[in-house]
Amino acid sequence: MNYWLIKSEPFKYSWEQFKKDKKTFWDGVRNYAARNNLRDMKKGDLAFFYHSNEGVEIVGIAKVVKEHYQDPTTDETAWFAVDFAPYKDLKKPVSLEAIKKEPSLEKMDLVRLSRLSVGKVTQAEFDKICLMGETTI
DNA sequence: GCCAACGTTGGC
DNA sequence: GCCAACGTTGGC
Repeated sequence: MNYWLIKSEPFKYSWEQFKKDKKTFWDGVRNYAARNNLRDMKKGDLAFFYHSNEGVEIVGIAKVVKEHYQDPTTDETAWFAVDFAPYKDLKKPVSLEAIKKEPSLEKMDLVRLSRLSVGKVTQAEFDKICLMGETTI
């Protein structure tokens, strides 16, 4: 089991919309580091859903329901899409500010590589954020 | 709206 | 294969 973090601007695609849709596919990634993370996701893996620009906080947890396949928005075979379903709301959203204040989380991809749209999350980081979000899996 | 960080591109 | 220029992302 691996853990991830996916970013979305709520303006484009929010957690609320995601819950309504019940399922979405993550496409349009055009960055090799993010692409590699998509490629490494396995069915059943969990990913934090992060709102960038507005909110700037982790609002929920999504689950990988379909592993990577050819990104339907391009003919280039280099790019992948992954399907997610909503898994759980965070009882309390965890803000970037709170994450930055927490020494055990300062090495997160989210903090170090702020521009990366799909980042890795370690087991320890995952547990810690669930705790901060008052959410149990 | 500004700016820092970083990835990508292209000239040499 | 280096590196400057440029574009994009995202926090503030």
